[in-house]
Amino acid sequence: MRLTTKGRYAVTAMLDLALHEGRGPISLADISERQGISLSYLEQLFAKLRRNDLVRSVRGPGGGYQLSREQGRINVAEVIDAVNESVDATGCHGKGDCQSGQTCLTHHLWCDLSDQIHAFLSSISLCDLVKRKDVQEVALRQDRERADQLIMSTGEPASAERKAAV
Amino acid sequence: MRLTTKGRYAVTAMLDLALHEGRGPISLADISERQGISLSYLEQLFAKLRRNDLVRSVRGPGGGYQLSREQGRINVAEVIDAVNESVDATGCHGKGDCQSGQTCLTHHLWCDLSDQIHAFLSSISLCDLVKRKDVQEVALRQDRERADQLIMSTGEPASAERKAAV
DNA sequence: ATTTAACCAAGTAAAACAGTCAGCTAATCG
DNA sequence: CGATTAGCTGACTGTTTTACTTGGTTAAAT
Ligand code: FES
Ligand code: FES
Repeated sequence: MRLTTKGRYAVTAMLDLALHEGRGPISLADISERQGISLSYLEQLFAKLRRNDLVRSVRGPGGGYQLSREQGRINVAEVIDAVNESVDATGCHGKGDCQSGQTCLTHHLWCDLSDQIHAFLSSISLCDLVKRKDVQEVALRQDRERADQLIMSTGEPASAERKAAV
Repeated sequence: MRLTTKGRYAVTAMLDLALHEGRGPISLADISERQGISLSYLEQLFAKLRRNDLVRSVRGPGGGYQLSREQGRINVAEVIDAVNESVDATGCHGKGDCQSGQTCLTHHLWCDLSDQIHAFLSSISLCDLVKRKDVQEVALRQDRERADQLIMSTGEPASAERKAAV
């Protein structure tokens, strides 16, 4: 089992999609800036998310990605599963044969742990996360920062002063 | 977070130690044979386990390792912690600064997950595992196989016939 | 003195991670 | 039409980790 930035990025990106849902597709460039994830890396992750029917894509200008299902029907476990192999803690993928074909001493423990983790992560939907206060606070900060970035990039003189003040 | 054979080996080896406790120290060679883990790799893992005060070593002939505490006072989480870095699912080690110094969108989710996993694994002691029926069955099989190996290695002629019969 | 088994340092092949780079295709807009 | 946007794809790269192996040294028992 492994949970690295790969799985964390995937969930973060999906949550970003959920938070900004409603006004058409979201481009990966937007997610990249807001969440601080490399654009090319996001493309790789979204290829997998798309293959697993978690998102739909729209090409061309104004295009981007949308959730393929409603937020309440996408849970964290399946997002991680889509990019990682799985949230499986066993070394035998549940088969009970990791010690040269036979069950190892700790097989049942890892099965229990896997069940535990899977139950926890699959009980949390994107909708649940969107409703959380801590998530909303971070999202608000990110949106504010993104707005500032856009003002600066369009060459607004006031933005330089605002930055100096900080 | 990662849970690979490293952590699994460590727990398996500690459980082997717990199962065969009572008749003096257990050599790594014994554990290696019973659990099918490379001896040199075990040495590396036990160096860490010893540094974390989970085992005591006895050198010389008849030497080996013993649990440094009673079985009920050693839990699975600390064994994994000793060889791995930790069972931490966050990218910031709980600090909340993985997005260039600021809290990322999913930080709290990974904190919750970490708590969940830690609570589960730290609630299970070696003593609990030893008592489990599935563990006892595997241990019985392994001890039987080990006995057969010893008979064969001492050149008992009957062992060849026994193997042929299987 | 020899054997046993812990202890230690270094190296290694293979895999995974976290990207980058270069180029392609589909849709929109002026 | 052509330029731009943004999704899509494949290959490639540096770094880290994994799961070992090799080759020793040291302490204790026989
Ligand atoms: S983890 Fe399933 S048999 Fe070892
Ligand atoms: S995981 Fe803690 S801030 Fe991102």
